[in-house]
Amino acid sequence: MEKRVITLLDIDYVTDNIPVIRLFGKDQDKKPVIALDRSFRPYIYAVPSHLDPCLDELRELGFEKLEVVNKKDLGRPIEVIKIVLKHPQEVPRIREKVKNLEHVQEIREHDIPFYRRYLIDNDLFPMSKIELKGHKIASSPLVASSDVEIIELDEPPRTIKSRFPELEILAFDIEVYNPHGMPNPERDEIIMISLYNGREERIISTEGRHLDFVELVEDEKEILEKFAETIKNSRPALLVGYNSDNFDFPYIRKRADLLGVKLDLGWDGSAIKSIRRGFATATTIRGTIHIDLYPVMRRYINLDTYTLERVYLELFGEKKVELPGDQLWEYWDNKTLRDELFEYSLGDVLATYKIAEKILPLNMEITRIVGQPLFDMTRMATGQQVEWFLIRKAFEYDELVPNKPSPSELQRRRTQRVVGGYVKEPEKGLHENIVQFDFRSLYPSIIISKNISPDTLTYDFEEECYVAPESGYKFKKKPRGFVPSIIGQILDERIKIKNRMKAAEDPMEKRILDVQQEALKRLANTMYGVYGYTRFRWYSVECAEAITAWGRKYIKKTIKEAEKFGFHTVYADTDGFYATYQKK
DNA sequence: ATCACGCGGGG
DNA sequence: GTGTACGCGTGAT
Repeated sequence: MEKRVITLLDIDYVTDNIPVIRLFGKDQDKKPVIALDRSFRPYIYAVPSHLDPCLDELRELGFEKLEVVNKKDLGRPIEVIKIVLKHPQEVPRIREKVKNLEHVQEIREHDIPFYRRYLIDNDLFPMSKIELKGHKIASSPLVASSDVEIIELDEPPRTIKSRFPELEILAFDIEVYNPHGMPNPERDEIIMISLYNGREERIISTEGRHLDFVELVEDEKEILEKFAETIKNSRPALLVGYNSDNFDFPYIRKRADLLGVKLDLGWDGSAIKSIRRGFATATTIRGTIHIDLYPVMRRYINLDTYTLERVYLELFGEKKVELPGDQLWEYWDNKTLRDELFEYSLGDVLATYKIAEKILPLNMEITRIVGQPLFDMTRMATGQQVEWFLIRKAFEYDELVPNKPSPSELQRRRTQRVVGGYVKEPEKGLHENIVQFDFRSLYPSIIISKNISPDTLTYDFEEECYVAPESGYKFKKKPRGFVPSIIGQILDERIKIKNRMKAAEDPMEKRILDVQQEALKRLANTMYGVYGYTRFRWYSVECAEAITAWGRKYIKKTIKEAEKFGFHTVYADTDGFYATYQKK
């Protein structure tokens, strides 16, 4: 048996009679490692209406392992039956059977993807270091590539407290010959693929032999082969594109298909795969984390358009070389213009790299807090990120995770409207000597101080409660609610990090801590909004309503108080206001 | 007023 | 894949 430490990058499972979890990571020397864990099994919970008859019913179905466990359901103690199954793929079938049993009230935690369950139950965090205990094997039918080290685990890994991992980014961008408007991969060929890894810029193309950054090849097929070779040789931790989920990768795939090029870029030798995620498609490369910066930027900043050019300008205040997209083919055909096309492509890949370098640290921190893969985190709405964070916390607190809303419940929720923050329309005119007031983390503070949580909401008369303005919703003072205690943890942790940041002398250390506190701040601030997010498992219109009502009360009260001192409010919104001061 | 539809980014 | 996830503006009805 040997011990190894890797940075956990990616995770999935495959089937070898039983489900086998595969952990993809890199060791200290940046060498790729795949660890196999055969010990984990899926499970769901059944909430019995009557315990013993329910157990009998379940035993009749022939489950190998049934276990009565004590959990909490929104704070209330509850006995549930844990049903351990053989394979994740039997869950959908089994859960229908179990759900319809006479003595089963409902089933819970039946829709948690297997790899996510594994990360949560074993307290593992992607983008963190983990210690592997197992033995190296020469080859495995579950890994069809020869350059990656394979380890059979003897037990699940454990997380090691570690510094932020070093970024190892490869950015890429393709250009296409498109004389008929928007490119069509059935017809229009790829003319170049640009790559940048922070040190070396490279364009794989059939032209441009006089340019030192061009790697000249014979034809399009060879462009794709060289691209595949580059990725397989370096096995980068992060491969980054801009709109690459919807454009570059589907295009590359189609062209590779037509030309007979194998895109077996996965560490296990698997082909790249497009996975449908509702309305969107994402491309996965097993092991390497493919990140499309477009959806990341949409969540990160608020702009009216999210072109690479616009985003780059916003982040760096610099213009990027732009060419008219519908005329790129003319730049390719015209020898005197062609170099401009190469420069443009290089500009795009450099911009992509720089954006990644700037905003990925935050996403990596969020990954390290939420504990789900970076690939998923960069494609999740913030409400979903919070939800997965809470699902992990629920496991820690022995809380049963609420089910996702049914379609009818979703529809009902959509009709509910929550009144927002107080807004005083700005007074017209130019105001001088403006004073700004604002609350620090108003909503998170209200959630904590008023203990606002679905598990503290009560309609009983005798309990000691905080009573919300307007609606009169009541929240028990004790015990501390699930969500308030977690926001409390986040804010406490943030204060600790801020203090360490102040004490830190190394500027690198300071930067890392700053990103960590920023991630925690974002998470805390999102917590309020999710109560009103219709798909949220802990959705509560009452909580959302109460938070904004208290918010309105406090801002109005503060404005009134300020006016007593001679301030005149010219504009207010939610958690702050601007005022002029009349006296000297 | 209600609903179906299509768009975003990419070349 | 323990699936099948946005949110908004527009034009037609």
